[in-house]
Amino acid sequence: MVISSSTPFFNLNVSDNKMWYNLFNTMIKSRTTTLNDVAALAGVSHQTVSRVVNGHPSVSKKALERVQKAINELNYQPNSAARHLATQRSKVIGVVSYGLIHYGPAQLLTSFEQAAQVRGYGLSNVNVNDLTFEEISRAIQSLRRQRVDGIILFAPLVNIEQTHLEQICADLPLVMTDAEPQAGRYVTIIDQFTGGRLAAQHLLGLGHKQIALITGPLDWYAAILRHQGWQSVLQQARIEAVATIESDWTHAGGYRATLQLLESGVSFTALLVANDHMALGALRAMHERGVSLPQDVSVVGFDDAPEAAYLEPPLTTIRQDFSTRAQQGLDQLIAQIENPADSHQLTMLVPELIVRESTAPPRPQ
Amino acid sequence: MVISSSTPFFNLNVSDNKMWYNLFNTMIKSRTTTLNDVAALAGVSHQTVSRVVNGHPSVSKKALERVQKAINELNYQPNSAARHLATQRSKVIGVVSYGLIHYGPAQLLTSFEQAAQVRGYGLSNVNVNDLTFEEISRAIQSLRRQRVDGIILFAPLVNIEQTHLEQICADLPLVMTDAEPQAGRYVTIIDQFTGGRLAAQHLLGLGHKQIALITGPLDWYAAILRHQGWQSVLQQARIEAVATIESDWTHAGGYRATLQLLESGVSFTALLVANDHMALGALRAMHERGVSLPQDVSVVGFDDAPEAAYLEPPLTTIRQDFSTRAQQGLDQLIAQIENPADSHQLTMLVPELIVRESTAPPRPQ
DNA sequence: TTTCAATTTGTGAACGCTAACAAATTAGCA
DNA sequence: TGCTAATTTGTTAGCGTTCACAAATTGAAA
Repeated sequence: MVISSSTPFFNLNVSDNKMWYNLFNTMIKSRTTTLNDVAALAGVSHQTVSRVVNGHPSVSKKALERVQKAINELNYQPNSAARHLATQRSKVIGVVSYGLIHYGPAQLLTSFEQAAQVRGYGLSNVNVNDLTFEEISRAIQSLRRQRVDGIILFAPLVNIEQTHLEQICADLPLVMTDAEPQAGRYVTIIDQFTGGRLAAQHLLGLGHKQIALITGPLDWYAAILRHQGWQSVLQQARIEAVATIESDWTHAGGYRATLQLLESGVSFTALLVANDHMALGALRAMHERGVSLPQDVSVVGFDDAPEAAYLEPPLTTIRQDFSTRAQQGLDQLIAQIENPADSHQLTMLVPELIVRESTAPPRPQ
Repeated sequence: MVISSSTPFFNLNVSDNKMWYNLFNTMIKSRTTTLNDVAALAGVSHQTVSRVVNGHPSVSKKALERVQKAINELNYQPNSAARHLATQRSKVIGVVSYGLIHYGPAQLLTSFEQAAQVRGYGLSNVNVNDLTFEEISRAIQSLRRQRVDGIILFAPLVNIEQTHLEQICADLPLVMTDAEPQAGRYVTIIDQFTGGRLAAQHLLGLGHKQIALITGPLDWYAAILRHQGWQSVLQQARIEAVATIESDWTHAGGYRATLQLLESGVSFTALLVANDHMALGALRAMHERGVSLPQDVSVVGFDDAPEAAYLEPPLTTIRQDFSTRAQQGLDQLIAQIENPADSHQLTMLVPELIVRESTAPPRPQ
């Protein structure tokens, strides 16, 4: 038996257009067509061609047409290195990232990549392995060496002198996305605090009173803010968390933390976990120990990773929109690059609660 | 109660070194120190400085020392754009990627990034959204425009005229990692076929005879090869798969495929799934339908994604080493770039079977 | 010494583009 | 038509490197 889903197969009709011919032409024959080649063909000066390429207004209609024709004919592509050298602008944005193994950061990086591409910028990423001031400075320096036009820092920066980092960046535009939300240039674009609140409110709404917490590493602002969000709701309801464990974002970490929790003998009817990976580990630990979900314990995660809907049971979680987050961060940075005097206001993105089957009212005592 | 794991907190002693001072100095004061600045300070010509920077042999000891001192003093950093312009080499490698939402490709990209950084190359990534010749050509063209020194193609290329792509790349060095393994320049570095065999052999060894298959999208070579690996083992044992479903690598796809399988009424005692994401969806579907694992059905995945060990039950899977794969691919490409006449031999990496709890002998009828 | 080769250094011209200014053209108006 | 102002074009000089060559220095052999 063969059940076959319909994946389209591609059948390219190669003969049908001249595009490939042109492509071909340029790529093979003339290793580099320059402004001058175009100028010669169009019968104008190279400067006029430059104007056309850069959309400068003062060029006559006639010249414009001739140049454009020549550009197409030669399939001219401006040389970015030469441009960079002449303008002192590289059109590349540097990214300092951390923890790309985790779903959130990886997703965010991809989103930045997409967004940058659309906006005509390239992206250069340096991943740091230690969250020390030294490492991050080194990363920034390496990006400076590449002459990036601005820097996005999405390595978390708790306990790191942000002022010093700013000094190192000096005049280089900088956007931070996992830093203390603060007046001035710093930015955290998704409201992790509110996300945390949503999660906690959901549990309280279901009637839970004995709630345990598994946080992310507290040297990430994301972890701190989510935790603070939970706490603020609990405090309002005059409830204290029955336990708090700090873990490391990973499946394994969540697993270990949950075992620790179960073995400590504390009784709880609900568990707030700071991301979905750790929640997955938590589910596993509970299954192993015969805790049934959501009857015995309700679990809320964070991120809405793609697997969340397919866990056992499907996970209630908080969804954040990485793509919009990346776009906003980038727009902000580009604005700073292209108009340094710009103001930095920014709308916070509010995450969304996704209710699935891992949460239910507590079992009546 | 607060159980707190020990996350180190960072406490930077800022006052203790001059490194920061230097850093500082360059970054703020002299927006750009050039070869000439260094030359002036060292009392030599710019060319001598250039020689020192590039490790050219014929420079006297005395000059070398003076120049190096000046370089340190001014914290000189060569301008890569100028270099690029002069040498026609950008020291950037282009990557054409596809399906970065999936664990494998994302992991591979990260590994390439690390590896490139170590080797002094930058990486520029273009992600394609459609697997058409046009899209991929466009991606390659865009990388050409950025004047990359070579291209890594890890978009799958089944049904795409590879010869045409080669022509488009022309003289640009090219490495493909999800292409038909073939004589010449093509490369698939992990032996997906053998991986598939390992998985199937494991099931046969446990005594399974009724085996169903969920493949990846068959426009990926990775999917084809894994499938062929399974089939070759089954054929040797004169067993025919009871069902084959093509799916899309995702959790959701695996879930749907498995439901389809269960509803079709075919009976099977084991399921081979082409990656861990789909396997996760499969587990979910079986749980939902009351199929217990591994008693009723054994499942083997592929990739050894980090969550595999924490699924319900922990997943038997095939581990592949993305990091080494990326390093080898890159070394190969760089060799081609720096010495075009190079031979392209390559050792295939053999993946590894990881046995967990999702597989067991079939229940006696 | 002197001479010639080997070594080390310096010079000028690219690389392909843009910025700033100068020149040429066009248009506008008396 | 002539004169000025506005527009369009062209010219020249960098941007920071490397490359190819020429010049200067050194060293060794005669």
